Amino acid sequence: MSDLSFDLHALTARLDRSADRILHGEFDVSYRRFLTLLIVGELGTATQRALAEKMGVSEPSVSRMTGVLVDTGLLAAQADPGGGNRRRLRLQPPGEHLVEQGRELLERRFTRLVERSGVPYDDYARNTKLLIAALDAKEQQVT
Amino acid sequence: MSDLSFDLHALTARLDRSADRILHGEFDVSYRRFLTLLIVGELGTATQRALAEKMGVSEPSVSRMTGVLVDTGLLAAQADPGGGNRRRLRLQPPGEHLVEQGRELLERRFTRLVERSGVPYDDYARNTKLLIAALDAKEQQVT
DNA sequence: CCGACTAGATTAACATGCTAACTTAGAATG
DNA sequence: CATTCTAAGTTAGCATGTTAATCTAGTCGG
Repeated sequence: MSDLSFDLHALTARLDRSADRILHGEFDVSYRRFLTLLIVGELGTATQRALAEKMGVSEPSVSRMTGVLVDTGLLAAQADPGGGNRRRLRLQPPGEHLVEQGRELLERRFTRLVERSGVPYDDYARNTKLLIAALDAKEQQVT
Repeated sequence: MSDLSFDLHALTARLDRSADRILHGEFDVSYRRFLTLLIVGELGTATQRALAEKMGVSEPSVSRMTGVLVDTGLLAAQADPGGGNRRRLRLQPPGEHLVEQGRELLERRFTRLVERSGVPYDDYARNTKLLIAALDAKEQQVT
């Protein structure tokens, strides 16, 4: 037993730390904050609930996270004109720049890492998705 | 770009949550506490520093974690007879049982998950290790 | 024998995850 | 119109991760 689940943990923990160091060094922002902004950018205008769903994180987490991002001026949150108790999230210009530059930097580094490792990217990526799908299917079944 | 690094995150986060649910349900213990005990078991008698190194976690984390595990009677920590400011960690009988039973349960479930997913275990495990190695090599180089 | 060094552990303060419980803004219904 | 339902968000309190600073137990050189 090569303890795959432990190694997966180790791998993502290290990827996190690596991304965190890079982002802190270059842009003085944490990986989780960066990722939040990146996903808001991808969603266009998002509610916090949608953001939580997409990030796979609880709504209170998103609530606190968006709070600090609004405070730092990277993100805007306004009452949704569509009504209801919703907040519409949108990147502010500094947030857009951050996402653009950070994404490029991280993708470049990550691509180089995978190349150096000799792991076949597409293969590994496909298997990762398969595992996620199997896990999701199981959860549904349990529920 | 299939966003492998994001998917890896998603996968481990879900694996965590799944393991956490199982362990809480069966043994009323969190995954991180269980994992700490498991590794103490593997190390035999370990210092906290060795445990932190093995788990890939900071020493203060281990200090707090061992504190609660000692409080719950799963773990014993005594001054190392070898001298120095060391604490020798050892599983208590309830901790040993927990590790034994929890490991079996989790391994069985995880193996079934991988089978269901259709992912070739050895292949994926090897690639995971390759990525970790590449990441470690890079860190050394940067340092 | 005493002051300084080393290794290991702890404390303080913070970031971010979670669940449970509560609040808020509109919508729906009598 | 007032009551009540629903969806979305927030608050409170905890678990666990981090770094920086401090404490502690032996060791070693003068």
